[in-house]
Amino acid sequence: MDAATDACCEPSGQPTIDTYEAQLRASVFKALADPNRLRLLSIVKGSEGGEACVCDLTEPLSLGQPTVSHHLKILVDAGLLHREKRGTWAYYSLVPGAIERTTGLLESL
Amino acid sequence: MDAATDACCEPSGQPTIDTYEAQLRASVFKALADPNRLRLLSIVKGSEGGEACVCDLTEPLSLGQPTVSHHLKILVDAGLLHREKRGTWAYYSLVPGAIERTTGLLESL
DNA sequence: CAGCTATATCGATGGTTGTCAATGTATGTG
DNA sequence: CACATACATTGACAACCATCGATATAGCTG
Repeated sequence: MDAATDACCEPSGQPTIDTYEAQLRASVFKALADPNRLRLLSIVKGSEGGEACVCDLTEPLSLGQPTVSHHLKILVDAGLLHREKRGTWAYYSLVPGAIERTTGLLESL
Repeated sequence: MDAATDACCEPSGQPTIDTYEAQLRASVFKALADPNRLRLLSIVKGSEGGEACVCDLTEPLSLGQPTVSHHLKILVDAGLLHREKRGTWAYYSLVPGAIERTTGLLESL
């Protein structure tokens, strides 16, 4: 055993994220890892009353309605958007505190 | 034109992210959208001196060396990690302010 | 120079994902 | 009931991605 190998591998000084926590956090960032989904969040956030229905969202994204519904479902499953059905329409809005909770996932790495 | 269609589509009250900005931001979140890369960031952040070489990282992740190098390259390209070659080893460290800059990408949606 | 070590790159492969067309479901309207 | 509208779901397909084995590169050591 020479000095070269010893110089490399030292024990870490701080606790790190375990595998399970990493999977949980990655699933949220996976929902954010698509430009169209980021635009969806942005448009919903900027809409009147803080909510928007699917018909508001298909045109600015230049995407088909099934694709937009698919992206919205991913954002809902990630806990970022809230879905409320009123009559024929489905209104999507930001989950309160979701953005702050997500930034916490980064700062506490 | 009846009232039902009017009730749906109203103009947005706030400016939103354009397509280009969405792509830029999504590329950063794409780098974060993998559990092993999150653990890499966590381990590097928690290492002595704030830096770690590849040989420190392959074992805790249970991944092959080429795979770890691949993930590290993605994190460097995203502007999250800094790479410094010293002798035979490559030392990776967090780019100062990178985490804060990334949380800003979310808060300013 | 020969050999070893740490790291990067390449090629292949199985799995995931974004998108669309088609269809299903539910709600409102005549 | 028949029809239209808003949205969700399904199936298919091309593009992308995480991983590995093999190989290449670069620095150190004898």
